[in-house]
Amino acid sequence: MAPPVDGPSGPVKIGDVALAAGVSVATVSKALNGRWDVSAATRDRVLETAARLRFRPNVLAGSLRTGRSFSVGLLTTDSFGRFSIPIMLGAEDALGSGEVAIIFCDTRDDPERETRQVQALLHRQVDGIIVNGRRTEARPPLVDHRGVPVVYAFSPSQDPVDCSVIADEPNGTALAVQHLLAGGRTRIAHITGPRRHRSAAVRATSTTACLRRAALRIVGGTRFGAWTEEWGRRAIADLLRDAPDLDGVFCGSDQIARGVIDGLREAGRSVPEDVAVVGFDNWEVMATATRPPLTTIDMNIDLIGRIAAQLLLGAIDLSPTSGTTVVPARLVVRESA
Amino acid sequence: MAPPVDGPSGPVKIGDVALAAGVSVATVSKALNGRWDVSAATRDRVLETAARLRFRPNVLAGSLRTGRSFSVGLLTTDSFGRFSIPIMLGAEDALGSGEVAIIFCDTRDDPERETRQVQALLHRQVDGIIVNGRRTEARPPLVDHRGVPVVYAFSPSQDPVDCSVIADEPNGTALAVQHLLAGGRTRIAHITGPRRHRSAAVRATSTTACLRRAALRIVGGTRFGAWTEEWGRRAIADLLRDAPDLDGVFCGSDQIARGVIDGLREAGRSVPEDVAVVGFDNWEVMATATRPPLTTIDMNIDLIGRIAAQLLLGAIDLSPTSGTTVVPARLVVRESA
DNA sequence: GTGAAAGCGCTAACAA
DNA sequence: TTGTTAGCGCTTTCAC
Repeated sequence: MAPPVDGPSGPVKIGDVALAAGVSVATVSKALNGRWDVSAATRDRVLETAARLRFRPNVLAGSLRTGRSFSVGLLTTDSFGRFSIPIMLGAEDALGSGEVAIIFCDTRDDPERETRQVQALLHRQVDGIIVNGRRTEARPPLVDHRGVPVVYAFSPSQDPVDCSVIADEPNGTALAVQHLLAGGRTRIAHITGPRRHRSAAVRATSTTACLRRAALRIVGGTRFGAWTEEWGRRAIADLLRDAPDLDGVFCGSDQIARGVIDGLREAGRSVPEDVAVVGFDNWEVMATATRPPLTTIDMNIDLIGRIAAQLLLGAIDLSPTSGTTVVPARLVVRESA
Repeated sequence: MAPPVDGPSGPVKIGDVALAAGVSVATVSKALNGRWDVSAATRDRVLETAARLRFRPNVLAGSLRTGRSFSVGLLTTDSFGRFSIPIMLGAEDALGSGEVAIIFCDTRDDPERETRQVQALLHRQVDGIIVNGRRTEARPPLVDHRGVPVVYAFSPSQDPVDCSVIADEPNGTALAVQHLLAGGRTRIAHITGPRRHRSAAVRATSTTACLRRAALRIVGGTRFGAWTEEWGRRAIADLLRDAPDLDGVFCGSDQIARGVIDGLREAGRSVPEDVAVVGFDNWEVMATATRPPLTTIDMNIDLIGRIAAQLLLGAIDLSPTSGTTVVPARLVVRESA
């Protein structure tokens, strides 16, 4: 393979500028980097020449010198993009949108592939790695990352000493339940995902705790199932039979909430008049398509990405952070509650 | 900032291996790269030493030498991920999952930001750039990319000479309509997005053409509107009034199709018995949540990404491709038609 | 105030 | 078969 050409003789380098400006490469370098030990006249001439020749410094050369590549890897298991995209956008902002490059790697949930990708990133001398997954379960830490700083975003590391940034699910749950309570609801049900999913378990526990503080309990008990609309419909149908007087439902996900809302409508209950519904995720496409639009919890995933990137920059800068940072959620009020 | 450390004295380099193996750096290089001019004994010793020291070649050094960075930029306007993620996954495969790094850049739909990001990618000596958008409208070509190969994926370049890889929407439309016809439907409606969107216009035109070949016309005429469920519901309600005998609907998107299916159910028509419905996009989360699950068209976006990456590699390798490559769509049969 | 030279890690001529 | 050397583009002492 040949390098891409840029003109008659390839990309213009510092030597070309030096030649054209009639000075040495050292002087050009100084002028370009705004050092004091160049005369104003020379500096101006060099700058003007560089601009005219459209000179672009070769980042790679600097990287070789300094050992810093100004790039970080984003390693994700979320090939769907629901979580990895917001993380990436948040990180991109924190990394100065281009100053530090983000190298995207999808592990396809394959540990071997993940290991290979980590190695490839290390070969490339990335300055750091952000690890992301689509579940809130803690994941095994990266092995063999050779001292390169790592921050876990959304999916924390199993090692509590590692730097992880996660969503505050209890806080999100509290916001949801308090919103229902503030709306005067007292017979609140909870429909959520599989019992074995940490997210479902955590949100259920928090729901129970919040309600207990108001001297209430989950009407009909937590309904564990799947993260699907279909489950939402089935569960609400069951609940309406078991507890026909319920007036609020907190759902473990927006998809479940959508099923619940459809189920309620089909059962002749109006939302939010008869029953208020709150979801979880603020998955726009879902939350705005429900009838009525869904009040839900946003985990601020882009903020998680931004903070992860900031902590990573800190660690690269020799101020490593240890332990877990918890990012608060926020309530997004629409019309369902 | 300091480089990340790797051991007592930083990352192990080729010189360390040479020292430990008692040979010169050149010999190590040769052994590592499997050249013939090293004795088997030396080669084995070097390899063993390198492994023991866990030596990793510094990609940056090679890049500086060869002028190739083994990285490509992925510039996208799709901050939602619907299109950029499949493109990225396809490209990742074609690029040897790690061999060639993908640097992700989101333009946030801001042309100035885009320009800055292109410049940043060029500073980094990327070997090529993949440009992606979320619309099928042709977009202005990248300015000032300095001879670095560019491939447009999904959103083609306005310059027909540029290398673009796009979805075959007429073909997708034909698959959908033919599927409806093959199912014995003859009174077929078409509900789609805004008239000014190229996708909507193209799909509508193709639908008309396909039906004409069967001596049919679009029942009720094409209904242009929005890419939303709400529009799907409203449009089907109108159509059922204007053309109560319709027996098939081809929708311009899965979201519209979902609205249509909901509308039909609420109007007491069963899908697919009374009315068959076909969508467009194969957006899994949408297509599998409809009742019944949606038969739809998949534009093979990951394949577009893969082909774009292959063409880019070709161009980097001095075999540039000019013009537009059209990637066929495929029909995904579920239960709605 | 300016420039010559060394060096970042690696490979490819060329010499031994 | 092995080693010496130069050089990729840039910055940075250190002389001048």
